Amino acid sequence: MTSVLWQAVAVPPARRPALHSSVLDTIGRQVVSGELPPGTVLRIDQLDERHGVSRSVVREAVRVLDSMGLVEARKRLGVRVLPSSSWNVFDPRVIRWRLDGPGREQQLLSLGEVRRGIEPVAAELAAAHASPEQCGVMVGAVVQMAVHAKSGDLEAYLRADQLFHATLLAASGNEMLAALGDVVGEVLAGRTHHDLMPSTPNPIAVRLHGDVAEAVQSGDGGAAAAAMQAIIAEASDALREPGA
Amino acid sequence: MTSVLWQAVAVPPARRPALHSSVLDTIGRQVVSGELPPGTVLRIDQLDERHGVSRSVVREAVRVLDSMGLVEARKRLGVRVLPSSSWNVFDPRVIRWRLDGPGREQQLLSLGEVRRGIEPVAAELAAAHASPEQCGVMVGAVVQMAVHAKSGDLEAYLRADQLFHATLLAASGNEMLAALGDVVGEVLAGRTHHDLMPSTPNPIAVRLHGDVAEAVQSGDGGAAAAAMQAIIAEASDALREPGA
DNA sequence: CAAGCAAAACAAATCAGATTTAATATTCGG
DNA sequence: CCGAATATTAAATCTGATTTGTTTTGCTTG
Repeated sequence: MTSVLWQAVAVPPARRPALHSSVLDTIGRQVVSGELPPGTVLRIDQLDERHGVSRSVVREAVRVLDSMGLVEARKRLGVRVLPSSSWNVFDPRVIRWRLDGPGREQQLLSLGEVRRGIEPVAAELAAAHASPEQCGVMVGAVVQMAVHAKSGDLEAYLRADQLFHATLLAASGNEMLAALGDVVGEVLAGRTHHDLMPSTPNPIAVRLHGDVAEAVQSGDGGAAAAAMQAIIAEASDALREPGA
Repeated sequence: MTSVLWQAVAVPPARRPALHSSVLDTIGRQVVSGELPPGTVLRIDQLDERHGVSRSVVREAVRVLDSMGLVEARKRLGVRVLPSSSWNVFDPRVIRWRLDGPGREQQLLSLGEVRRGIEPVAAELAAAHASPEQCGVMVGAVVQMAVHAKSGDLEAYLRADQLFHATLLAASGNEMLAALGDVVGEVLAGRTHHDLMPSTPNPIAVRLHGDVAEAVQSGDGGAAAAAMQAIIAEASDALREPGA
């Protein structure tokens, strides 16, 4: 899982993360968090001073923010912060910034709804396109889920769950669905960490994952989609009855 | 419909489209089309010369391409073109470039699969969130579809169809689904223009759109989702039997 | 000859200053 | 009061210099 979602946060071996990307990250978070509300106008030379860098660095950061729909640079005016309606809400960095800010709940909700539509289709497609290796990974992930469900290791259970879903999306053979592997992983993590989640994963959920893997392996798209739909329905139920 | 998809192509009142965005567009298309295959290395000063602009302009364009995952700038090496597996495939410009290039078929297929998952969920959500105005727009669009289906004006039919689906996605209240309004419109246009499409739209399709609008208006999410699913199934059938 | 280390070379990254351009505000003439 | 000419503003572009991180080269040493 080459987690693009973490590119701005990850800290490889003490490697300094380029000035421009640090400025980009700072301003981006300010916009997404609402600290810089829509309509706010910034000036380039005001920004270099505040960040202690040269104009070209700020300029490139602003350019990227512009390309993400977060700001708009107009002559004579300055750099204007845009309302969320014009953001590229599928940009991995925008998603990351939203998840890290006050909009986290809303972002998880939106992602969950997208996931609800996307995953059954992905399961159906995977039944037609999954490679033996991918099937193996998915079956292995289900085994891990079963093991950690019994041992009560929620973190390990989550990792296996994420691996299962990311592999399934990749196996769909659709690059757009595959690109959503990371965000679906975020949804799963969000449920485990933040929201109410049974301290012991539901054994039925594990069985349903096995059903998906089996259906995919045998090439039965309809069954794969149905089982995936059941997984999602089970998850909604689990949220409603946290004590179960 | 604020068509972000067209931002690089649209030509407002003779307004020169900024040097940097022209360079961005040119290089972006070359990468996406495969004219610049993955692994190709470019040098900044080679690019200024080729495009007749200054380094700063090229630099900013490269930064944006980098942020889209199309290229990667490394010291000592240059600017390396990345494989499609690292592209931000949900970026509106990447989608547009793919639609305009040799990957058009593949892009339409992928978008169609995404749409298949997304729209039933959007219909269900719209039943809970749609405003009276949005319901009015959708009903009006259905009327237009019926009119133009009989008159045989495929272009006008397409426009009403696009309006219907974009409004539905917006009415879902989910900003990520709403952001897909443009690309769903592209899928519809792609079917009308390129692929095989009955010269007279199927009356059943129009009725199903009416069913969706009605279900949304009455707040019946399940019925809305089912009707939308039927629309998509009908569309697949229409593709398989073009003569009907 | 092989391994390890220092130096050179390379291209991007950053900085700094000047000039150009487009949009807005202001002023002036009617 | 209105429209055209003008001034102003800040981004856009250009240019050259400097810095930094990587890679290769070449030298030294065992």
